[in-house]
Amino acid sequence: MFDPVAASTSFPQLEERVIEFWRQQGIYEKSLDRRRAAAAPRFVFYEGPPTANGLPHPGHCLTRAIKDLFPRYRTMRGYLCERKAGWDTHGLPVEVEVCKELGIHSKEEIEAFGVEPFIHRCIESVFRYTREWERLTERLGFWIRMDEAYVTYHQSFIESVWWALKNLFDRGLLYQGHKIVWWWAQGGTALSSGEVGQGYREVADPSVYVRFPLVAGQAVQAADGAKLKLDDADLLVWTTTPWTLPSNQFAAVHPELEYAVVRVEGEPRRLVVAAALVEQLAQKSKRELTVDATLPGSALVGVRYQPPFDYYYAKTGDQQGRLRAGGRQHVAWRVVPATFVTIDTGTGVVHQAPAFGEVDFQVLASEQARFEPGEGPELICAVGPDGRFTSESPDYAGRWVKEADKDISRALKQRGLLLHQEQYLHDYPFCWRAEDDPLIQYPRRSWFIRTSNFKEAMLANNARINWLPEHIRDGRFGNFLETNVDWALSRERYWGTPLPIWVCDQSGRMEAVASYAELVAKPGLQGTEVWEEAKRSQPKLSEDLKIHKPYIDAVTYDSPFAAGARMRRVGEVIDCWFDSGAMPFAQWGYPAQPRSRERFEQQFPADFISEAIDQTRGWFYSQLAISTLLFGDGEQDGSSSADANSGATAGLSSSASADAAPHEYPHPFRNCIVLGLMLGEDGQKMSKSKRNYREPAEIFDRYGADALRWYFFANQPPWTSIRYNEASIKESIPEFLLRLWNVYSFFVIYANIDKFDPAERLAGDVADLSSGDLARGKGYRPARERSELDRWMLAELNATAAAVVASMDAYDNYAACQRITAFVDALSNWYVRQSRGRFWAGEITADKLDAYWTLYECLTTAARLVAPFVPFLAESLWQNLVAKPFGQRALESVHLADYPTGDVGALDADLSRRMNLVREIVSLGRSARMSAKLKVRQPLRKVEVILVSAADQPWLEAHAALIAAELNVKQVEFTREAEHYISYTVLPDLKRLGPRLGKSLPALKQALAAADPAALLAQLSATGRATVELPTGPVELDRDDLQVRLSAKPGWAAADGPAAVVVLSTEIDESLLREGLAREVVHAIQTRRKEIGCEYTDRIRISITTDSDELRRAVEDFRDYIAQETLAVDIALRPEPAGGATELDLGGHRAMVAVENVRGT
RNA sequence: GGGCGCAUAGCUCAGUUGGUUAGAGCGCGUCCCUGAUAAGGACGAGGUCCCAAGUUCGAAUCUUGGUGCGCCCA
Repeated sequence: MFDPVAASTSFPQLEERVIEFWRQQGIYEKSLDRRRAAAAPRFVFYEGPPTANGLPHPGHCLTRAIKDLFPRYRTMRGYLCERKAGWDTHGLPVEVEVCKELGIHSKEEIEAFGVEPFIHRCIESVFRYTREWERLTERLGFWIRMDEAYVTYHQSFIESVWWALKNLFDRGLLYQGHKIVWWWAQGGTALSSGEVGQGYREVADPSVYVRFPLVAGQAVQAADGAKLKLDDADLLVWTTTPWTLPSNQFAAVHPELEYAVVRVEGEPRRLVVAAALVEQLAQKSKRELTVDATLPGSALVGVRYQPPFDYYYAKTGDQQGRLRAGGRQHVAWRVVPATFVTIDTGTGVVHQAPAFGEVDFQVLASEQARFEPGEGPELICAVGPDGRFTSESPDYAGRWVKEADKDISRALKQRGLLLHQEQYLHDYPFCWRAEDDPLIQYPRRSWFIRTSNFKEAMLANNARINWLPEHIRDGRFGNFLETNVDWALSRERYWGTPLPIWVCDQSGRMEAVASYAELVAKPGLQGTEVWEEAKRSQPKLSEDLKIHKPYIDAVTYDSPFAAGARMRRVGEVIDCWFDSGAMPFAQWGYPAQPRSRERFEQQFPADFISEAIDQTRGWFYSQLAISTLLFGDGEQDGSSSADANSGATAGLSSSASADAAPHEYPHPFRNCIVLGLMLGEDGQKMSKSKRNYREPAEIFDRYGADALRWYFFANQPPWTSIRYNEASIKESIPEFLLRLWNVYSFFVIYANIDKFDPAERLAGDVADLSSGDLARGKGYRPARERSELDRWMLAELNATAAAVVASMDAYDNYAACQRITAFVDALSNWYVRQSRGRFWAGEITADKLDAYWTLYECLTTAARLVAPFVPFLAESLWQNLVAKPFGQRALESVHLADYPTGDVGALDADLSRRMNLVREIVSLGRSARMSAKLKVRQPLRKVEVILVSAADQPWLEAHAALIAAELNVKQVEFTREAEHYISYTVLPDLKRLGPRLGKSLPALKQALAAADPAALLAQLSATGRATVELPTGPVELDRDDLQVRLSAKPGWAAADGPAAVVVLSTEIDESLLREGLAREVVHAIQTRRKEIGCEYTDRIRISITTDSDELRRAVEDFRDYIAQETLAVDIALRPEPAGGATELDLGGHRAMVAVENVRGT
């Protein structure tokens, strides 16, 4: 016996019980053990570590649901898929959270508070929300080992990162250079892009048009080929930051734009500007400008000019360097090509001060790369970190840059270099904590990883990754790789992995350290006592803090580079994206931890990862970059390094990669589902402050995790960005979960009534109850001996499994869910519906057993099929249908089972097609009834079915009874010659004929429309061909070239579809009318049965009193039918109403009806 | 400002290499079933496939431009 199934189930409660079962029985571990025991191939999954620095919202549920789905699926498919959780714990967000708590903002305030207590608060803060995340993870059914999670602040993890960094350092791939950052000069700190983004305001800045006189004696080639002397010409340069002009190094033009040399009315010197801007410039400056000559921007490249300030020019203006390509060139103050130059505004000639703009800095970097090492331009910067001019620009020394703008403009005007000046409105960032302070872009010393040397390798690696959706590869991600610049690794912050580089305080030489053990083994070690004391006074401090700031900073040792010198750590921590990108090996503490090499090699690369699209430049990139650099097969000769005098002194092997042999691409991940972003119900980004989403915990309590999961998996491909839609979550219950549940409940009700017990009928172990196991069952007949309906259902089951497997192997959960939905619909709305009578039949016949075995097989297989998608529902079914009756003889959980893949031998395409045809005909019949206003309870004499294709007619004729029953008609007739009902239309098969006929296709359409369809069809059926005359000549068409469409002629109760027309006979005679009435009676009695609380099997006694002869006749004629349908032991027609009779309307006839339950008697 | 993506029924979303009448669910309307029953089912109405131009015999689908939205980056 199965446990009775409650009609209305609370899925959330059921899920809680399933979670408890999994937890107590260790099902997840067992699912792995089972694969381990079978030495199964691995399916490798990496968890992208969430930052547990905030509460999870529904968007996180999507990520975690997808991350669960495919590992579960692959496990059932026979792979060993270990899932190790991870937490991303370092970085600015944590610091910000702590600062909020402390009510402080700036680095100064942190220092004043004390780095040590600050770090203690950081580590406490990290796990503030982990419990919530863990709860959500378990409640959602995301199976992942959380008790062995990797944590980015753990010593073992950090040492892995150190190992990687040392590897890069020793290979000369980690160097010091400059990075242009948004700098808060007053606070002395760089701001993250997030912080900068918060502070944009519209302000008016001076906009100046400045002359840069060209060095005399230069000539270029004009557009017409003539030689053009430029002795009397100035570049006209535009900028909105006059204070950067003293630090000018280049002027940029677009090589493909047209430039003009223009004469200014009444002035001796000409101007060089973009040709397209001449007119605009004339208007602005209110001067008459005449174009003397035009030339392409490329012709200007290399032309030298005098910058407006000569602080640097005076010293190095004539300096030249050797070019890599041969020859020599002046290092600075010349025109360079740049494609970012536009003619939207300004002059088309752009002032370049590489110290104060990231784009400008890249120009400098690529210029440096053109020169032999050490001979190119140096970065010049006339401004100090405090935002004031240094003594290098004596005229303005000590002045705050923004204040100097006016004086600079004035000076330029006095010297005749200022052509025009105006105010310019634009958005400019201010400090979010001191809103009067404008930010400036400013160069900071920073550590870089030379990723740009690996651009081609990363692209090659990327090309092999299976991205879903595909466009990520060559779109967003590929483009990002194409424009790769060296990874700015260091952060001047506190809570992060310390950069493991120690520098000699005398020679400045450096070395990297790969582990704490390596560090403490250094000669002359000092400073470890700082940690030891802290630990003594606060014994609860995590050991992992030992290698964090500030403790690690205190550790120094004897320099191997200079006698008596000390090695001290550089102050920086690293970008926390490097942490997470290192997780493929750092999660095992590779290579320092015992057994880590083995673990790493087993679990690299990942077969599957998934995160949302915002990780493109985050985790997706950091993983790919680190993996390519460490485990790829090599770098190329370098494009640029940002700084020629790099700090990489070790200069060891420059081409060797990590100690392991290069891995074949792709790595570290092979398949990646890039999830779309989930928006709130209002179409806005989900945000805590807007409260535009529901807390996940509440979703689980209301609808359950399966409902949420099914909503994610079955409503759209996962990369679509979707709007959170609570109604859709709710809908997945009746739409899918409950529908399957009802079939299950139906089965259990009848199986219990009939004592159909599979465990009794099946001896021995049944494993996961595949059809092979079932075949041993008592009373189990092979499908070929069962009724057609059973064969059909089993064929659908196997076809569904095969299709689902194909989709899931291609990571297409959406298509898989559609197939599953269609299957459950067929099971519920066709198979069970058609089989009701068989289950209700009194005797246990072979046919009835077939029905049980079929439905049982469908349900148990469906449980396995849906298990990765809705693991809770699947488990509930399995527990009652399999685990309960079979006990130890079956698998204790559906999640230990193998995934059904579909038995090819069970497929039957003809049967599937034909059954669909039946369903279509029935649907057309209902439609026709609808339009004729003939309710289904009223029996009709016959329907006529006219098929478009005769191929399936014999089969359909044999199944006329099915159609008759569904449509409540006495007879189904298949009519061939039906011209009086229908008209034919003959249409060309465009897909076939399009390529053949091309332009004459419209003519063919016309000809077919004009032709007599009957004649055409006659010709076709006689000879198999038909000829149509077109203006261009005759065209011969065969059967496949033409499609016949039927449509019902008006005036008939008929409906037409693509495959058939169904025509109803609408005449209703006496006996049909009475039969209809009898069905009305049954309907009414059934309602009464329910009202008086009858059990399914209770017998009743009926008495009816009515004045209607018609009704009495109907009851008499159909007494047996009524009794059978309603389980009546007696039907009395009485002159007087019996006690408890109620007045009913039976098909328009009034009657007093009494129904008495005779259960007890 | 740049890159990438999205725009289809009232709502949430599908739409396979271009092909004839563009689909699903919800909602709405009409009805059916009542031994799966606090469910279930059928049928129907509802669409300038964002706009414009182009390619093509034929465009929701391909190209270009525009508009709106989102993400990432400036």
